[in-house]
Parts: sequence; C-alpha cells; structure tokens
Amino acid sequence: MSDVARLAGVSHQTVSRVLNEHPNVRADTRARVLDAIDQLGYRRNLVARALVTSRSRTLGVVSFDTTLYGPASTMYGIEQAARAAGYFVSIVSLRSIDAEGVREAIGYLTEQGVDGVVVVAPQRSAARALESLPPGMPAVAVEGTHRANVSVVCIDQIEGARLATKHLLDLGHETVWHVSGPSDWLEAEGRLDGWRSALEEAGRPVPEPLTGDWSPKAGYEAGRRLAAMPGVTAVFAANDQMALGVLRALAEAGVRVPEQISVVGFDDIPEAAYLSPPLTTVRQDFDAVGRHCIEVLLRQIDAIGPGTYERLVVRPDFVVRASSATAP
Amino acid sequence: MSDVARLAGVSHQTVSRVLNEHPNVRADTRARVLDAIDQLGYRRNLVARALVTSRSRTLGVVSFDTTLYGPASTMYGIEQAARAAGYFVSIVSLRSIDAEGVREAIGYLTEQGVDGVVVVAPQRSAARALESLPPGMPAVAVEGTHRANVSVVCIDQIEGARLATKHLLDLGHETVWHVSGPSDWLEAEGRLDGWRSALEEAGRPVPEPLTGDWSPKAGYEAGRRLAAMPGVTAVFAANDQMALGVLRALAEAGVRVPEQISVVGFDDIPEAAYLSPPLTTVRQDFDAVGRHCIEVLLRQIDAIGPGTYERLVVRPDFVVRASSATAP
DNA sequence: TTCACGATTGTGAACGTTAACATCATGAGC
DNA sequence: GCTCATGATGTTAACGTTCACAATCGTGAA
Repeated sequence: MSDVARLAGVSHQTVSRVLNEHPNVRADTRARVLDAIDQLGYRRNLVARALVTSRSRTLGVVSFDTTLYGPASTMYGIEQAARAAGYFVSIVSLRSIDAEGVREAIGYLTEQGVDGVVVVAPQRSAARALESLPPGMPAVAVEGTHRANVSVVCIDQIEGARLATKHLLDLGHETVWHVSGPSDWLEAEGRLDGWRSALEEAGRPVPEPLTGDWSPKAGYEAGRRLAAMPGVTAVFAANDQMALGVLRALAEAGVRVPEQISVVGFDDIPEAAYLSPPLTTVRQDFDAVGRHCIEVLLRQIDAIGPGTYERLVVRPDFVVRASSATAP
Repeated sequence: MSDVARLAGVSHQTVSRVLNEHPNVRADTRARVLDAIDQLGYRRNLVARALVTSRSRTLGVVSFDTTLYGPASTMYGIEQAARAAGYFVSIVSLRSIDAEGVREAIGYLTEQGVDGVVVVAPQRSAARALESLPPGMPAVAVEGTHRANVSVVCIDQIEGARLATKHLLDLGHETVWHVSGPSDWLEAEGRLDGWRSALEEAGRPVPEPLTGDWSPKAGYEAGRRLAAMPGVTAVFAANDQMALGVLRALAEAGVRVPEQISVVGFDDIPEAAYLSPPLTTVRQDFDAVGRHCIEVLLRQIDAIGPGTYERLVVRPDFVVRASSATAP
C-alpha cells in the first residue's frame, strides 16, 4: 500500500480512503491513486483489514452431510446470498451429528474470526449445541429448536406434511401411511406431526409410522413391508429419496402406482419429476431459506447490542404429479 | 493474550510458545499458562496470526453449481480432507461458468489471503481461466485441462466410459447409443471419447450422440427420441440423472428395460440402486478426489519455489445392476 | 569454583491496514 | 479583511499475533 502511496504521491491513508470509497477525496487524487493501484497490480490485504476493523466479512456455515440434496441446496442459497452481500463463506461439514462436533466447529470458526455463523444442523442433538454459543456471536439456525436464544429460519414442515396428507385424503384414501425420517431430526418430527394432525383432524385412523434414515434403501425396506400389508392405498414418505425406494419396492412387488397405491414425497429433488411414475411431492424453497438466513444474520451483525431473535418460516409448495391418484 | 500472560506471570511470547507447542517451555510454565487460558476463556486470534505469518490456513474452493451430486460430493471430500489437515475452507459457488467469473472468484479468494485454491470447474471455458492465476498462488484443478501450468486431479472419464461401453458390447449388443453431456464440459468430452474409442476398437458403427445438459429432463427428451428409433438396444448416458430421464421416457413408450433396451449411467448417485430397474453405472470416488486435491495442494504450499505440476488420475469402478442385460 | 553451553524466558519490532486526530487550504458570510 | 466552517490530506497509534534476537537460568565438566 505504501508503494501505491509513493507512486501516487499521497499518503497511505489517502490510498485507504480511495479503497474504501470515502467521499472526501478529490477526483483527480482518486484517479491518480487508482492509476497507481492498477500499475502496480496492488490488491489490498483483507487479513490486515480484518485485524484492525475486527470484521472479517466472512460468515461460517456449519452443516451436516452436504452431499444430501437439502443441505447442499441450502448451502448454495446461503453462499449466493452471502456473496451478494459482500461476505465470504467458510464451511465446516460434519461427519457425525453430536453436539460436541457442532460446538467444536463453531469454536473453530470463532477463532478464525467469522462475523457470524449459520448452523444447518437439523438434529435435536445438534440444535442443543446452539445453546452454548460464544456470547455475542451472531448466529442463525436452519431448522433449529424453538428455544428463544437464537434466530431460526425454517420451512414449515408441518404445513408441508399436512398438504401432502390432505391431498391424499381428498383423493378418497381412507388413511395415509407414513415413512418417517430419523426420530432425532427436527424435520422428521415436523413432518410426522403434520401427517398425524391432518389424519386426526379428518377423524381417520393413524397407522404406526415406519421409520427410515432418509436413504433410498430405507424407503425400499419400508416399501417392502407396506406392499405386504393389506389395505395400504396411500403412502407419504418424509423425503423423495425414501419415496423413490418405496416406488422401487412396490414395483418389485408388482403393485401399480398410483392405481393401487399412491405415493407422495417431500423435497422435490430434480429427479422427482422423472421417476416412474413422476412423484407428487412437497417443494422446499431452499434458495429462500438461504437468503433469509443471510438477511437475519446481517441484521444481527449490524445491530448494536443483543438484538432480538427472529423466527422466519418459509412456506412449502405442493407439486402434484402422477404418483398420486384417487383411491382404488 | 497479554491478559493471559499477566495472569500466568509470563511474557506474551511464552503464551505464544505454549499455543504453538514450542518444545522449549518448562512443563510447569506450560501448565500455568494453560490454566490461565482456561480461566479467562481465551481464544487466539487467527486473523492476527495470519497477518504476521502470511499464512491463513484457509483454502479457497471455486465450484460450479454445488447442488449437483458430483460437485457436492467433491466439495465434501475436499472439506473433510482440508479440515483433517488443519485447514479451513472458503467457498465460492458460481452461478454461471465463464472464465471471467472464475477469475473474479480467484481474485476474491486471493484478497482474502487463502493459502491455495481448488478449482472445481470442469468446463473448458472455466479451465481457461486457470491460465491466468495470480503468480505464486498454489492451485489444483479438478478435471482441468491438460495444460501443464497447474496441477490436476481427475477421474479417468475415458476409462469409465470404455468400461460402460465394453460391458454393453460384451452383452452382445451390436452397438451403443450415447447421451452425452454439454459439449464444453471436459467430463462430457472424456466420456464421449471413451465411448467412441471402445466402439471403434470393436469395429462397431458409431451412432450420432445425443447431447444433453446433465438434467433428467434432457435425458427424458433423448430417451423419447431413442425410443422412436429402430434398432436401439443399448444406451450409455453420460450421467445417472440423464439415465434416469431415459428410463422414464422408455417406460412411457412401453419399452422394457433391460429386456428391449439396456441402459447404463455414470456417477452412481445414491438413487441409482433403487431406480426401476436399478441402474448399472460407473462409480466415481469423489472422496478420493477431494483427498488427492488437498494432498497435492499442501505439497505445493509447502514446496519452496515453483514446484512441479502433478496430474493425478483416479480410476472409476463399474457397478453392474439390473438395467443392462444381453441383447434381445 | 568456574565456565561454557543449552534450555528457557523476555523484549522490541514488524505484519498491512484503519481510526482518530491534526493540519492546511479554500471560500462563504459578516 | 477577519472569522469560521468545510473539505482534503497527512500523522500517529493501534489491532493481536509471531519473529529475531537478547538475556537469564541451570547444569555438568574441568
């Protein structure tokens, strides 16, 4: 920077002012400085800047298994929104989901000097780790708990599950079976609750849910069991991958979808529209989730003192395709 | 840090030494310092450290559409390996794939002071951007060009495509149709070449390939065209998502897979094993790619002076499932 | 007892930037 | 012509580490 200053015949402070678009710099001085910058190929050192401003313009994201479509999409949305706002994104993907791991990850990020963290950790255990955030660290949880000491952005899982369940009931099905996600996932819980409440509201019997782990394999196994059960005409799977497994198991068992059994999923993965048959599902707007996360987080970073905690709920859409039809 | 030093009754330098596990610190001094650190809840400031050492222990990753299974998995592998090596990962996901975007992203990361960059940009245009890397910046490309001014880690696309094509020929198919990826993708090109060379080697006719954009939709459209063409008995799709679209189109057209037409994909996405029918495909070890990236990059960072450029090729596996069978 | 030498600890400067304040010129208003 | 506000620029001191070097302490051999 001092090289630039020397070449432009000004002080380093003036160079800094030009760089930061300070208004009080004469136009010709600015031009001279910019020229010098160009000539020397100078790039400012953001590390030094972060040291003195104690703002790194970096956000941390803690996530779990970014290979899954949901987390990957959320991450993408977060990164896009963050960069649009002039922030960098530093990520930590956890292999396991214990509170200790989340805590450690947040610790790392804190040391690194991030201005805030987004925690995409939709497990009950991981959400618990949020209760021991470093004081003063702005944070947003995606699908976090209802505890009030952290802001939360989430998709209305209950509503999504209700949409799916009601859709099936409206088609004349007596009741709807459910293949749920792992019990410690908040999303799994929300979808379970939504499904159950929709059935109860309609005064229908609530069958015992089958529990899976989000994987196609789990869906397949649940599908085999469902195919063997008499009277099953409608299945709501807690995500599309499991729905896909269910479809496979039903096909293998010679059960026709949707003629004999209707299947509905959740997520709207890119594959959903091209399965056999194309899958009726609940679409989540992960982009919106990412955007809201950054909005909330930036508000919190810019707030003076401990801001209030927000809770932002994104409504899901329902996409009707060919895997659901009127009851046989 | 000076607070810790005062509490422990030592100089700030000794605290630094304890933190960096310098050997020449007496055991009881170390204990006293650690105690003080604990008591004050002190965390070191990595930004200040980065300023003076000019090492941020952060790596940058530039990627394109991390929503896709391949890039997402590669990213995951990279992050895991980087963290294991004590590095942070800062990401930039590009929405579009022009060289300008890649250049800009690398510029951002350079300003931020990353110690090296991994560029996952398997398009010809993006790969070109690597030719104008900031001098002295360690870099690794995933699926980059063959140009020698940057290290490359890649999966042997040609070999994978040859495995798939030969498998189908061995099953007695006269020839194999191909649904390729977008022409400016290096992976698409590699798979096309592998497919073509396998056919030529066997002295078989080489049909005009159908070009897609990796999406299930593109596969579906290609599938419809293939279903209408007489004499098609085997199709090799350049990725699993397109293969899925092909399967869907064939199912719609009443063509049975694999009895009438065999289909093979590429990637082995988690869904592949549970499609109808389960998809024969080429598995890519993205974890290995991520690991190798970090290994190569760290070697380059630790090397004194301009190291040599490496080229590391990961061999794909072939997974036989039910979507391929002997020719009708 | 003395000395040399390695182990341990301390001191000051530096990394590259911005914040805070100081300085200087310019021009408007009386 | 004088004062005073305002805009443009410069000067100095941080930010929290590590590096290079200096100083001190202890220990074993002569």
